[in-house]
Amino acid sequence: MEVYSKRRGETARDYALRVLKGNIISLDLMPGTAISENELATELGISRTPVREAVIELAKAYLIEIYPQRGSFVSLIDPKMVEEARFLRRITDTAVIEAACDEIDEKGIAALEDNVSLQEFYLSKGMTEKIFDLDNKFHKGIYEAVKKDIVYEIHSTLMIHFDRVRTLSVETVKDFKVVGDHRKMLEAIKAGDKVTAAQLVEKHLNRYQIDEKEIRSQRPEYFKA
Amino acid sequence: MEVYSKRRGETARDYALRVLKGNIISLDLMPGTAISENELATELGISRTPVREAVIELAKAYLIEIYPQRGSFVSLIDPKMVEEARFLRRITDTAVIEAACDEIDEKGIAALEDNVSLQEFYLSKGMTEKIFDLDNKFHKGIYEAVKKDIVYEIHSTLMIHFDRVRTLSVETVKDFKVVGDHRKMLEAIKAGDKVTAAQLVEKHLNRYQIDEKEIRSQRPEYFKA
DNA sequence: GCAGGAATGGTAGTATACAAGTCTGACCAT
DNA sequence: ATGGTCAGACTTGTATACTACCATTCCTGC
Repeated sequence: MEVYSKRRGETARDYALRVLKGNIISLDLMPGTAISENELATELGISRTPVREAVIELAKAYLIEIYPQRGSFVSLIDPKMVEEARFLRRITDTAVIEAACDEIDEKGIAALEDNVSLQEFYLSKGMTEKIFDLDNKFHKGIYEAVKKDIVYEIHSTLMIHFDRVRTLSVETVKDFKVVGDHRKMLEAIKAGDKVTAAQLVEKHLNRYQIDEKEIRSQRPEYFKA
Repeated sequence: MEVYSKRRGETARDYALRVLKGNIISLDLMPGTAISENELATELGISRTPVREAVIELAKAYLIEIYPQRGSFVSLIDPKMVEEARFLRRITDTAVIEAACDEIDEKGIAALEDNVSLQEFYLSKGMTEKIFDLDNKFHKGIYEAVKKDIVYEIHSTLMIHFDRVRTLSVETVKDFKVVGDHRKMLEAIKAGDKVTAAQLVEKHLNRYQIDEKEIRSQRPEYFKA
């Protein structure tokens, strides 16, 4: 596991949470790995209490499974969870992008424009490792533009189920059509074209569904059933 | 605050969580009330640790606001939060009821039928206090029928923002048109009529929007801005 | 009477100690 | 060789102690 350094002013709990989330998404903590609260506390140089609080939060999002008196483990990739996350993401992304077509302002457009341009830049330079973060921020930007930032926040932890598949996806498929998707979405928003925007969301999310089957055959030990 | 008794086998943390949630929904813990972790621990006969874990979970859902070294307070009713919760509920309820129109099975229909019949019974007998729980279970039943129970679970804590307004609504408005709504929804699902089903969801949720303005004028001290 | 500062009591955040259950492996009896 | 059992080293759950910080209050000095 990769241990980041603690930021100034960051509480011990937020620190533990940041490290856990990051390593689960990146698969440095592979699905199925045992998580020892004591061991993790020692590694991070903090006590068990804040570590435990972070573990509980991730367990609430089904990213860690806690078996009392036995142990805690990073959840295996559960196709049902991924499917529910994808379902949720599809319907909220669709509703939000449609709202954006109606009510986005200049500032919101400018923020998205900057983001997509940067993605295109990194893609052209082959610095594809930068794109993952920008991808998330692009979608977050749409939510913020229509004042639904709490909805994004509430869903973000759950979407890690999705992110893990995406991590495997970029590892194995090396497919960056997503950048083109983002550009088209932005153009649809600017044009106020709800129908096209909604279709793009659908298509965008389907990319990962296709990948999943391929990944599953390559890494069956990461999957639940 | 009403202190329920601890169930056998229930962990101290779940116990604290159940008591807090229940009292926040029922408004026995009024918006703005100070929550002392120490005091609550004493009242429940458990230690601060599980109480604190419960408080943190509710803070994640914006139901409690924690000010470090100063205190924790039950959140005031925030119109933006209520609006985001309503938005989320509208789009997910709509998507789920449309899915139910296509894929619900006999067992799912039977469960909903039992629920609605019971609502109608209690309504006819004037036992309206029973309806609140049945209302929740009706909607949960639809999610389960289309295998989206995690989505329901993830949203349930956030929907307490909504539930508080509903609690005030039944206190002040005494309007049980919702039972009729549920009957109509069920009939639409049985008929596989997506368009009608979606319209009913919209209408159903709008009831609370109308109430909110009335409630707000009666209890301004519960509201944020 | 009033302004300022120190003492006081309270809070959440963190650390540590203890309780209760589970698994493993050694060891002994059959 | 096999099966049972018991000790010990884990685990999470809970309790308690301590720390740093904030707000109020009350006393002091003017």
